[in-house]
Amino acid sequence: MEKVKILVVDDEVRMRKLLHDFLAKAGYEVDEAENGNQAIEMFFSTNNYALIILDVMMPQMDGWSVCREIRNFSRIPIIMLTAKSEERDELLGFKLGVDEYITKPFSPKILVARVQAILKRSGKGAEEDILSAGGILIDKIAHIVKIDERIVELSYKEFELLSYFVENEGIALSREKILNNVWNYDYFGDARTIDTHVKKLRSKIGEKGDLIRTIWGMGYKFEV
Amino acid sequence: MEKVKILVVDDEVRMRKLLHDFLAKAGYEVDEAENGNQAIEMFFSTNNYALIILDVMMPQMDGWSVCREIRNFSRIPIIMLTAKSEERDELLGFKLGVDEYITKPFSPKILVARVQAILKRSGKGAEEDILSAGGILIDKIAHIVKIDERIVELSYKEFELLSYFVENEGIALSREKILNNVWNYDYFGDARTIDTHVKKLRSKIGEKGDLIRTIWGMGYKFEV
DNA sequence: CAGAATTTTCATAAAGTTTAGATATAATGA
DNA sequence: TCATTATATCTAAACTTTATGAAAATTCTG
Repeated sequence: MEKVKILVVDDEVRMRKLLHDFLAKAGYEVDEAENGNQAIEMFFSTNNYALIILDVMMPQMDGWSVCREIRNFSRIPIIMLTAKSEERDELLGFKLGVDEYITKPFSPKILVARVQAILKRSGKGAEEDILSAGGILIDKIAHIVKIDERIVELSYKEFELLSYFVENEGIALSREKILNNVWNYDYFGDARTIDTHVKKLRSKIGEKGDLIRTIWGMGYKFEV
Repeated sequence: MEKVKILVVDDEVRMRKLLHDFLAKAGYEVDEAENGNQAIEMFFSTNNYALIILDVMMPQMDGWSVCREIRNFSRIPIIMLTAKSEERDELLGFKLGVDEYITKPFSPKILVARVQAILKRSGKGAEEDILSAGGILIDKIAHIVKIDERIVELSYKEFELLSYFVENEGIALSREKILNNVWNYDYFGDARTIDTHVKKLRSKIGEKGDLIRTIWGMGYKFEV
């Protein structure tokens, strides 16, 4: 099957690479544009993108303008990237038909989840809303984790971490990798912090805690 | 099953997109016309629309004229869009057989609710007028909320918010999402305002307030 | 237009989460 | 076995998010 193509528009190389990386890992084909004009040009010449990710804040032509321009000709899904500090003009976005906002800094996990959700809505690609493995059931919609029919209360990070484990069942994950996926990309703290989270997670999910194996000198693996 | 088709007539692209978006999300198929002539043309050539949404204020041929024209040949449900400042000629509307008015700016929730209500009346599509969950009974028609047979007085927003929660029972809702559905599209204030409404709602519905759960770092969820 | 009700904002308190650091424990290899 | 290295655990501090109350702004009503 052909890969779904996504166009990433941002003036900062780093951010483009970052997005490119994350999306490529999730199985998408990614093109980059470094400014509005280039984006529009690429959009109209290629025109088989399934989705566009657009930074609001760009020199010359900002994200809104690009969005407006594209919206004149297409209903392609658009995700806007906004910095936390930026005024987030929802009204404008709505009028322009923005499908989703993502606030920087974001975690790869969230980014990919949003993209998948939108593409699913528009009939392309699919992603399960309910994960399940080894008697652990994760309902992303209700934001609930159940073990043998009993609800387990998890914090936000714990929930993200557990779902990351379950999504990668049977795969050994380095702390590095976990950090790079579950934490926001601007986190530069200690990788040891994962140990603490794993510990809490293990204790909260009781005997199922054993499913999160320690791989000595390497990281962790969730395995049934 | 085939989707129900709606024709949206407005001279402003943005407003068309906005309506298109909201209605598409609610599962309708939407066509757009940017002026009266085009609308009439589309109506007569396609002629399988279930409903027409018509902006009153349009250059050249205004909404009333379009309405009159269409009414000569069809009893198709018509919703008129009026700006708040505009004179809303109820009498004229009555004579022309306008089914409903929606004042701009509106909330997605209201828009969809009105459309559904009309289509239901004319036998297409269905939507419950009475919601009920966990001992909370919401009568949308009477605009009344009852808890254990006792009527609870809620303000407009509180009512809308509660019904949105109940309609989405068991689903975790971000503030973002709530704002985008319950508030008018021109609201771009603080998402924290939801906290205040939730607080009031909780206190007004007494012990049932516990059914509105806080999901830390995420939003709220109504759950029985 | 005045008064009432509602909605929104703001400041602060309260609650909950995440992280760093210290120490204990366990695994590994010579 | 011992030295070394990595992980587990615990605690408290730092940080975020949410709850709350009250004031300000807005909208509704008569």
